[in-house]
Amino acid sequence: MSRTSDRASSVGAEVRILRAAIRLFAARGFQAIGIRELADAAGLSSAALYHYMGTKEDLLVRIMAEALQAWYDVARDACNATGDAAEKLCGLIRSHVICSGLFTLESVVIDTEIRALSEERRSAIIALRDQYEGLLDDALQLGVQQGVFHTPDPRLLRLGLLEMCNGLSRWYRPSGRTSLEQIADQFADIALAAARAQRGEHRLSVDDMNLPPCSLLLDQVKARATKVDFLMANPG
Amino acid sequence: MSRTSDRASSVGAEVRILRAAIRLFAARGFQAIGIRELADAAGLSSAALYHYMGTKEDLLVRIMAEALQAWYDVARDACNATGDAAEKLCGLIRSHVICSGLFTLESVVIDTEIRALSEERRSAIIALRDQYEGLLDDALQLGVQQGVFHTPDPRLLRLGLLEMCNGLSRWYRPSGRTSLEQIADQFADIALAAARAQRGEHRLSVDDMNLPPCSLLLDQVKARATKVDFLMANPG
Amino acid sequence: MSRTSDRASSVGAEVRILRAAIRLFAARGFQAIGIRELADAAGLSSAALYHYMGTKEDLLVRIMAEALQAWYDVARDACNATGDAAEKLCGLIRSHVICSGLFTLESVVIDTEIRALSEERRSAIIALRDQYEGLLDDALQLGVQQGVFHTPDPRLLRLGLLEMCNGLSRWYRPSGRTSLEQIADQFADIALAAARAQRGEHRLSVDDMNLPPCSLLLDQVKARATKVDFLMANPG
Amino acid sequence: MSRTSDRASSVGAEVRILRAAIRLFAARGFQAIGIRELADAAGLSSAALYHYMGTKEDLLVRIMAEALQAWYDVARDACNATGDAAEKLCGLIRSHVICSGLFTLESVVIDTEIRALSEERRSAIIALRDQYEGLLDDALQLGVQQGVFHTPDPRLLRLGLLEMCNGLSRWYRPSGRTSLEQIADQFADIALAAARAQRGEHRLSVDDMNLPPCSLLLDQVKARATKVDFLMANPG
DNA sequence: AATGAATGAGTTTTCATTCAT
DNA sequence: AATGAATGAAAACTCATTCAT
Repeated sequence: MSRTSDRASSVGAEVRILRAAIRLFAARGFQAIGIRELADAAGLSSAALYHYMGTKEDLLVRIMAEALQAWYDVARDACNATGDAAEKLCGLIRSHVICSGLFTLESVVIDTEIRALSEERRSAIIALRDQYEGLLDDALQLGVQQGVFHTPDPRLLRLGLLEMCNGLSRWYRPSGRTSLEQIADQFADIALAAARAQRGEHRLSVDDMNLPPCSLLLDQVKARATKVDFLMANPG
Repeated sequence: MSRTSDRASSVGAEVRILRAAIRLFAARGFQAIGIRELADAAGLSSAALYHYMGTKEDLLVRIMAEALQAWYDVARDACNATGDAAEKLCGLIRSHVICSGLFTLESVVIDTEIRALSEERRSAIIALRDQYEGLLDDALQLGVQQGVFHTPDPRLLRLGLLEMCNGLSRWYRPSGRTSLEQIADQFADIALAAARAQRGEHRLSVDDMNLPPCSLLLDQVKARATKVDFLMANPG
Repeated sequence: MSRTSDRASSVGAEVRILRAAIRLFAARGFQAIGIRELADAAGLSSAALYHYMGTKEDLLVRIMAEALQAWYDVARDACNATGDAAEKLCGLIRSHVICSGLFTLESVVIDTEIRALSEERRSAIIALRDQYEGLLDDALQLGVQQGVFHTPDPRLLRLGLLEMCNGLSRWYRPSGRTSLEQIADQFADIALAAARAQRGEHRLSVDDMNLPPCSLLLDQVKARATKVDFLMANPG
Repeated sequence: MSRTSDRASSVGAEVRILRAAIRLFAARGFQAIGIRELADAAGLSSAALYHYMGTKEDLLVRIMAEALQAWYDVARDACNATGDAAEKLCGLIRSHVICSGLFTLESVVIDTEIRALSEERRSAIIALRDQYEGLLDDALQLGVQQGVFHTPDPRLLRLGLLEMCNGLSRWYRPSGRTSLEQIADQFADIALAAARAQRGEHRLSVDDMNLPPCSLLLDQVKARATKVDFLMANPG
């Protein structure tokens, strides 16, 4: 609530740094942002930044790691909530869309700045990302085993769906016509269609699933995010 | 054929510069590449670069513009080849996949480096990109009008499909199990499913289309690419 | 005795600072040591340093001045103990070797970091050093007057001998084959030879002198050093 | 001749950089000299320095290595000129004094800035220095074998003599009373005395040696130095 | 056609030091 | 007595770019 204003020193310096970094890195890229500009945006001297963040790269790593971990937790919960592959798939797509949409900036940073990391840090972050993406892989394979998905190439499907969802952070604006919950459900439907999910002759849609309303998920993610405090740089 | 070797001065300096730039920009980002490194990779002195390319940004703009223009030409041909919306959709997805897969590096550059451009250059490139993406928009809307697509939100679908296809350049490797033609057709199928394309009760698949074989398209794109000479940095 | 362990807070903060400073300045140079590193090595916060030591330069000055003063006292005692120039010379060489060997680190700091001082502090320290070195000058001139030294250029000899002794702190290790007392006596012998000290036809050696055993001197210096408390950073 | 003036661009930029570096490093220490100051002293922009010198450390290494190599060549020639240990000793002391006196600044830099080098570079330079100092070791041991030196501990003597000679660069000024040739010969005499060099009952002095006049050596070193061009930063 | 030399403004990072607590 | 926070100035080094040759 009161978290929306950011400029001054009402919030801790560390949080201000992280928010400024996420915003600037997302907008113009890690490499393009100098620490002087970063410091200005956070309302500190450039030297003070080092008191909190260590290296510029440390800062980037922290942003990526915390977001990825938070999203993984959300996705895993969604996965564990059901044994049904179609429901797992919908849950994953939904939570990915919700996370990507609530935290567009973090998404963009993760998507585009992995290459800016040094070798070692990069592999650590990639491991986190793979762990996250692995959940989708598992769900698709399970669905094929369960005979509910009829896609010829689950791996290819996973890649396609992931990119489709990731792409959201590149175009989604909260002010748009379609609400985030609607997008989440439509993407879930697209995923089911793309996976050729059907039970008998009945083509599955998200309405067939036994899922809690999407708005509930959204509130959960928001609540969780507040704990990872700095994540709320962009209002939901 | 003889285009595979690149190092020496067997090919013109200009081509060598463009190839090196595409490769390096794609791998590590426009900002991260210094012109000295670029010059080294092209086998020239850093000063010589300016003789051929003008500014570093000029170089980036040229790479983007030439690729986008070439892909637009391909996509427009695919579109014009038929009046049927489903066939248009398949043709567009196919040609996009083919172009993205043949020219992964250019795709990555276009996808990630638009933000590196200055205001004016950026809007010019974005106009080109919108022109290209508009073709897909048109096809989807036509399909809805023709009553063959039954998607609730064509705009959202367009965004999803585009990102799915664009994502290809991030993971596709020619050495992979699935050939580019296969990917193209599977993605076309996914697109049809996602668009809920059906005629009467019959759900459309790519096999229902009256399309030339995908390999033909691939050859055409390759042939066309050779004219835009430098594009062949990466072997198909 | 119990002074050998240093890490924790068993000894006063001031002493810990001085010891850490001596060790670090000697090893890597005044300029190369940041106060944060210094604070870490002393087990304090960097801000706490200023409570005890004032400026970094203050600290350096204090180290130099206290050591130089202590060594001057030792050397003057050795000088005053006899009226014989040859014995004075031997006493000075001995005590210089003993001091340099017991306090290698302080020696190195004094030798190499004078240039790091600001104008005013530098001249004060140089005055102390000249006072100390003056004792040797006096002894040599006295010896020439007494007709016991036959060196053509006492000033040059003083310079040579001083550098020879000063150099000890650059190579001496307590673990070495030759004990510090042995080195002291051999250097005294070299000094006598270099000064061409002889009485009549008899070339003087350190054995001809009426001097207390060198080990006694070493004990005296050790005892005195304990008073200048912090000096015992390196074990004898 | 015309080499004494330095300021302007009459000499090449590279030489100007090296001269400025030697002068400044010697006067205030490697760490204390910023590249901006260095650039000013050389009459270039700080960026231009990197065009010529690579890293600041590269510059230091080059200065040290070229000087050490040149001096080693001189010393080895002096050593090879005779088979007599006493003459070798005198030759080495002489050439060391000459080199140290002609190139005081380089000497100081080598003496004091080895610790400023990174691990790898340091060991390379130390190897060069040890090679150089090894010549003196050999000569002393040879003298003991030949029964002409009667020192109890040649190793200790070597250390003492070396430091005595090295010290010269800390106090020698060409404007002083005693000429460099005179110092060289007196130090050679001191070395003989310290080594207790004698043949039968006859104590050897430098006058007993069959050596070319010292001024000849000085001219040779000067001539050789001009080839290592930049070394002539300080006039002889 | 091509380059070595040169630079001003920029980079990230560390410095010694102060001060409110 | 002791410290976390903060900073202006400076550190070494790189940048894209120009220009005389």
